[in-house]
Amino acid sequence: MKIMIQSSSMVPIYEQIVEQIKALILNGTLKENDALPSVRSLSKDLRISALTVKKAYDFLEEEGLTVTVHGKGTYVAHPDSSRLLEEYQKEIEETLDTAFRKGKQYGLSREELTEMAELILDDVF
Amino acid sequence: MKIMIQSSSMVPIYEQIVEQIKALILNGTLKENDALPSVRSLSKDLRISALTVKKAYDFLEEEGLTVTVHGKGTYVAHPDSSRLLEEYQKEIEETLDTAFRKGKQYGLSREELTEMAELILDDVF
Amino acid sequence: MKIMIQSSSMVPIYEQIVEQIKALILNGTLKENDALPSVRSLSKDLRISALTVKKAYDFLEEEGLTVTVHGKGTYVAHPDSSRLLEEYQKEIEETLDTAFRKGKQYGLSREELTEMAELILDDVF
Amino acid sequence: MKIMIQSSSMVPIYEQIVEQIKALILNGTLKENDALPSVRSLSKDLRISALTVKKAYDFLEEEGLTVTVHGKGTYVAHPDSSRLLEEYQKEIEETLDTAFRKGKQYGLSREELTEMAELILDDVF
DNA sequence: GTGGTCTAGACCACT
DNA sequence: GTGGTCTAGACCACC
Repeated sequence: MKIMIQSSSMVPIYEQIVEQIKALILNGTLKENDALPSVRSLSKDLRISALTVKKAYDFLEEEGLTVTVHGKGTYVAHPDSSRLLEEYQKEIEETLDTAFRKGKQYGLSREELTEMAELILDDVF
Repeated sequence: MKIMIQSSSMVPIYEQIVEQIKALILNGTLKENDALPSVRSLSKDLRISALTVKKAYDFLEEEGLTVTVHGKGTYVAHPDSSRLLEEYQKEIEETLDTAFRKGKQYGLSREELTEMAELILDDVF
Repeated sequence: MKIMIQSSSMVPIYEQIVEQIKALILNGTLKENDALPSVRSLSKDLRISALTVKKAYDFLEEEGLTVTVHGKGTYVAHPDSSRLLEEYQKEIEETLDTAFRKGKQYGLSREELTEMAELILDDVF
Repeated sequence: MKIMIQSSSMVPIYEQIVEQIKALILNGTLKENDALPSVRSLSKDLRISALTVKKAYDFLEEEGLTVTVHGKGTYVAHPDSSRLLEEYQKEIEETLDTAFRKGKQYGLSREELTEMAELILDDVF
């Protein structure tokens, strides 16, 4: 579990944890029934409050990504992967949508935005 | 000045104002030396606190987009458009970057992301 | 806001708050757009931690019963009452179901259970 | 001994065991002096910790439903059935009471609640 | 050991 | 003033 926290960031710590575990589940690093690190151990590893970790785990459970068994631990839930992928796709689409709309609002042309997207993709992949 | 606020949104009100005035300046609706509405009148129009409008105007001035003349009002500053465009481009690039990286993290291929971007651009333009 | 907490109870404090505010909204005591007491004031009134109150408010928002506006407060949301009533009906039905099934398991007849229900209703109303 | 455990449930495992053995005694499946399965065999059957089974058996003994003979096993005690029935009746009455009170709190009429109870009884019997 | 709840107080962002 | 986040430590119930 190589989770990285940057407390300087403006995004809350618990959200950073949620995001990273989400990604680990989606890309297959964490598989169904795998155990997540215990609230206490992760909080100790990351040197943050146990409550903060628990809040992140609560979010994951709420979204149906994990199941928590009292006294035992937290485990990756049965994925229902098609539904999940749809959700994440929607999430990314929304981000792209706001970016492009903002670009249009600022007077950028469609061609300019396409080019920007290509350049960024070159950088990411 | 057709500024629209949606208090239900998660983005802070003052930021919504900043964004929209920024766009009006960049796309030429507001030109150099044009007067912005007074803090009081805008706050009355939008039915929000004058302090919130003031905060937005402070931001704009801080970024060099406007100048405030004590006792007179707030005016659009000399654009220095090349620098501004660069800034906004960087802002959009960052948004695209996080979106694409998240997509990659979730296991999407470069081709899938390119296609998504195209579809969204079709929608926006 | 006459909310009563009994810390001796085994049901968590935040859940007690959720239940009571739910009821106040459903029976019309709290109407759309009414403001809930602020997290701090309620926590002070009830002599409990502000975090506990916040947790309760988070639940209410999650269920769509309230909307929270940063820096302003928490308000009763647009009810969509038909959906809500259905949900609460289901909740009560489930409780009755477990009670009656347990009675059957213990060897009670349908008539005995009906009579018990009548007696309790006499007591409640 | 057809005891079924569902770890997904929110009710603790030991309580599920207690409930089911209680019912078996009350409805006569388990009679006075009948032996309960040993802690070890039951824990092996249900694939749970022996400590959990022990906790359930301790509860049963505490309530006077069973007696444990050191080195021999656990046996159904002398029922004292009238007292037991009363207890279970009280338990069910309390569940009904909370259900009906909640219904009243949510604005349901006595008639509506009576009807709900009838429908559920139709379903159970 | 595990998760579940709660506290008292802190700091920050928004209005 | 408001809500949003975080801490360090406590106590409990469950396995």
